[in-house]
Amino acid sequence: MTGASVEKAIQLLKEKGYKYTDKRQSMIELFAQADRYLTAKEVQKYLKQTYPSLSYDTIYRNLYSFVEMNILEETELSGEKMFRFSCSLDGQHHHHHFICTKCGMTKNIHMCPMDFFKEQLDGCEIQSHRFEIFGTCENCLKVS
Amino acid sequence: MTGASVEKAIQLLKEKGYKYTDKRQSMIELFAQADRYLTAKEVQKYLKQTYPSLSYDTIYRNLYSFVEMNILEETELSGEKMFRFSCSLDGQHHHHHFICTKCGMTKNIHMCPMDFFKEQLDGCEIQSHRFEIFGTCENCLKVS
DNA sequence: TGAAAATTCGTAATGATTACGATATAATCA
DNA sequence: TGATTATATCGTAATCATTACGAATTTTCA
Ligand SMILES: [Mn+2]
Ligand SMILES: [Mn+2]
Ligand SMILES: [Zn+2]
Ligand SMILES: [Zn+2]
Repeated sequence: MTGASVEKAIQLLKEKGYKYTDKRQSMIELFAQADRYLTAKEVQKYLKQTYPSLSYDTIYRNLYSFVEMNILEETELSGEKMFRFSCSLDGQHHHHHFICTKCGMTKNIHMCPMDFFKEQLDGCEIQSHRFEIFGTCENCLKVS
Repeated sequence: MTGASVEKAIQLLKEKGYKYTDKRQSMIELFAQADRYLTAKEVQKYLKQTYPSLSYDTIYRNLYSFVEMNILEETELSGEKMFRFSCSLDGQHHHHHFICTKCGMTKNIHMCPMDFFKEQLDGCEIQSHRFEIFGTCENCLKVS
């Protein structure tokens, strides 16, 4: 993840009138550096080192704000919400992901299934779609 | 949902050595009749009428057993697990769903995105995939 | 009908997420 | 820079879906 996208994230924060706090900075840097899906717990485990009194309220509120303003994207896996740095901040256009269920690492899928059927859903109002492939990545395969 | 698929579900139960209890019968009938995604809470709300002392332990244990033996299929929406009668019991081949976020009703999508990219994931081991379209169905659009 | 195994009940524990009043901090401007 | 004010964070409790488990019940099969 490039430094440019961290800049873009910070710019977004300020544009929308959010305050630029040290916790928010750290969260953005964490996601930019990790470049994979993280749970709220992983975020708190990591930031607890720097901010021992960090509250879950702060973590969740910021995670959701970040999703709101498109700094993060969100998914849900076995009952837990997971977040990653938004690919669109990197200038990439709409795509989907292979997600490693062991480490959260992703690979881009350059194909959106929404481009196909269209006519099959007359009368319904489409709000969103989800396409994800789950498995084990190369690295995790080696380790196990 | 046909009566034939209820029969198939019961047959599956017995084949696998599960006991055929009145709660299991009622759950299967409920899903066959509803023909849409239901939460554990909806299941218990409905069955509570017949079995006032029905336990969540029973509901979840049976839901998971049913998924295991392919009587039900499962998805996850805004932090809640949801279950529906398995389309494959009806003899339909692999497909995906449009899901109405208001009522849980589904429409079949006759297209699997896995048929396309293939070569994009060298080295990874694919375990599963998820493709779902969310929105509001015709009926719920009328009502609102 | 009776014994063995599986199932259910009643209830408590867990774990992620959400909520909220009190306190602290960032941004703005005199 | 110092005061002001809106926003953010902390500390902690509440909520809610899900899971767990010992005791009691029911199904199955001989
Ligand atoms: Mn991507
Ligand atoms: Mn279907
Ligand atoms: Zn898409
Ligand atoms: Zn598919």
